[in-house]
Amino acid sequence: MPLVAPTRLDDLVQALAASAFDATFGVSLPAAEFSIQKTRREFAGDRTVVCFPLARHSKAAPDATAEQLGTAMVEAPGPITGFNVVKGFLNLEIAPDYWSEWLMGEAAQDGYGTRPEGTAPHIMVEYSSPNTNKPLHLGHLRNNFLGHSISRILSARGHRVTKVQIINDRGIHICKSMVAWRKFGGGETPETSGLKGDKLVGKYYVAFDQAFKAEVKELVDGGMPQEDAEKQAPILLEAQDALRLWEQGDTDTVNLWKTMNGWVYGGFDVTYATMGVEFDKLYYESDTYLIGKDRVLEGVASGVFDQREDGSVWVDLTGDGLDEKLLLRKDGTAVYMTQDIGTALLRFKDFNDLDRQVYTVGNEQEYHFKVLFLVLAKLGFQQAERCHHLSYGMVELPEGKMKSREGTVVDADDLMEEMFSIARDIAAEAGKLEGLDENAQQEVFQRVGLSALKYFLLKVDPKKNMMFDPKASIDFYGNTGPFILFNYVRGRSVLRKMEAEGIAMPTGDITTPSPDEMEVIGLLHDLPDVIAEAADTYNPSLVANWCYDLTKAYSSYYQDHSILGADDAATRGLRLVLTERFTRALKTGMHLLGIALPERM
RNA sequence: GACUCUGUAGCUCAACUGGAUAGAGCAUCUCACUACGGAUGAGAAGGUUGAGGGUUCGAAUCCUUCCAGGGUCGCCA
Repeated sequence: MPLVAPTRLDDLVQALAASAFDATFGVSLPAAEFSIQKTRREFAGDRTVVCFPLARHSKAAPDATAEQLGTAMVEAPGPITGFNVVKGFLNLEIAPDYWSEWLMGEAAQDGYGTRPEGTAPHIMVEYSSPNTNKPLHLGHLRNNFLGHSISRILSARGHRVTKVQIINDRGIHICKSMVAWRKFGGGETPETSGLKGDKLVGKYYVAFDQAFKAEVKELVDGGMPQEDAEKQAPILLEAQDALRLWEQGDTDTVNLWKTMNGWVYGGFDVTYATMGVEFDKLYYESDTYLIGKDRVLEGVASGVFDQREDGSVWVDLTGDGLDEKLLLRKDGTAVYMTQDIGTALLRFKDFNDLDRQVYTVGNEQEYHFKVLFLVLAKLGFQQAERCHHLSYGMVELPEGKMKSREGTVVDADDLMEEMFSIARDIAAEAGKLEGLDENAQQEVFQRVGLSALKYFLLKVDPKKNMMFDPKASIDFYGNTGPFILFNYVRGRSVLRKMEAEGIAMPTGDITTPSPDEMEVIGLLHDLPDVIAEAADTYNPSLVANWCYDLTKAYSSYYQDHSILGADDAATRGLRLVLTERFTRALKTGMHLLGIALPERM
């Protein structure tokens, strides 16, 4: 590793504990045996060693063990200046100098908490991956924000990250929109209708469904069983016909397909830009769905997969605790799995240094990805064991699930617009944006509104289902994105005033921190560990919660202490440094969530 | 039915991976400030962590049996 991270306090304390324990009790234990944690607020000290597990090795009671270990650790060279023991917990006091030096050292570095990109292996992150027959909704927002955020988190851990999506651009769903548009559209386009392209195509998807239902009803009324009617409705047959023509490369069909997908991409681009997410490379199912087929057939030849008498191809995963899984239909056509195998192959070919792929896809597909990774391993991809399905739960509405047919979907564009509009109203009331031109104001509304939405969706553990109540709407007060933004803006405002008054940011003399300041400093100090854990567990909510905890601590501190009005220069210096480190670390954390911070709001 | 995830305050969510008295926000009540930016801060109240049993110094967390909910289970993507 070319880049050596500075020794973290917990590692240092752990090492000190291990050597002190050895010196005191004559037992050499690995450093990892010593459990170090932050001392709880209600006790004196900064770090705590849990001594219960050590008693076995010291052959003394936990309290006595803690006493002796504490004494030895204070005597040893290092930053530990005192200790107290409470019921087997050894609370260590760290020299206040340690913290002021840390504030002026590690915490002052550019990119504190992050590693330079390219110092860790190349990872591909897939997210969004929409169908092209309808607009993006609330569920897509969770998906996009998660994928985008984990990309940035991995990149902050030094990984080179390539962000991609697979666009589900072929299949019966888009053919339905095409058929309906041809029948009922009258040549309507996004330009003539004034509708966003994805909204227009979505409209015809709905129109198809209505026409289909009407036809089914008519057939049933004429005496046909429901099941048969649903298979024989003329408009459905038309859509299936369109799919066949598409696969045969029929010019008219392919051209219409290209046109309508083009409309959708135009609409999606607008939505992605508003969301503030982007991609490095796009993959299209229409390009990849045949690739997997060849590899599967090769697999048959080499005996990895089995072909049955009817011609269908299967993989036997019973040895891995799963079932047998279909890879090719008996007519030789590809299934979903075949296509995902093809896409994965293509990606490993496009980027030969790829260490793994991360798929941001809903938790209903957990089984699918388990199978996919096993199949990739069987095909000889060592990367397979590091591939990860970033699985997330549904966003539920109070009435239950979102159902497009029942009109209970929350549209992504509409929701974002609503957030912006709320931000505008609140800002108008606060009146802090006077003097900014309309564009600059709009930029602020967007950042504030988007922060509310992103933070709301990212602060929850991805694997959990979460509740979204459109009536209660998303809050702008309390544990929210705008609260975090507000404190950032306030801190920045103080720093601007500092400059305006000609006060220099201290480079040396600052007082040692008080317990109030230690609340903030302790959280600042956690940042690298938080990023590491978020990356290891693919969990942006850890970063979101850290941002909030830090902000709350600073906000509380801010309330009780005047920064520029401090009694003496050294105290003011510490407070200014604290404010500067706070705004910068917070900016880093929020960036990892894909949230951009305004300077005013 | 099998597998899997979830269940924490009225509601929405945390809990440093087995640690000390389970914490925040919203809602309710009370209070504070010459506002360095009040989209604020402090406090009160609110809990048998779905239920029972087990493991041990110690359990929301691990094991187990139930209960409730979500998801998946060979030719949709």
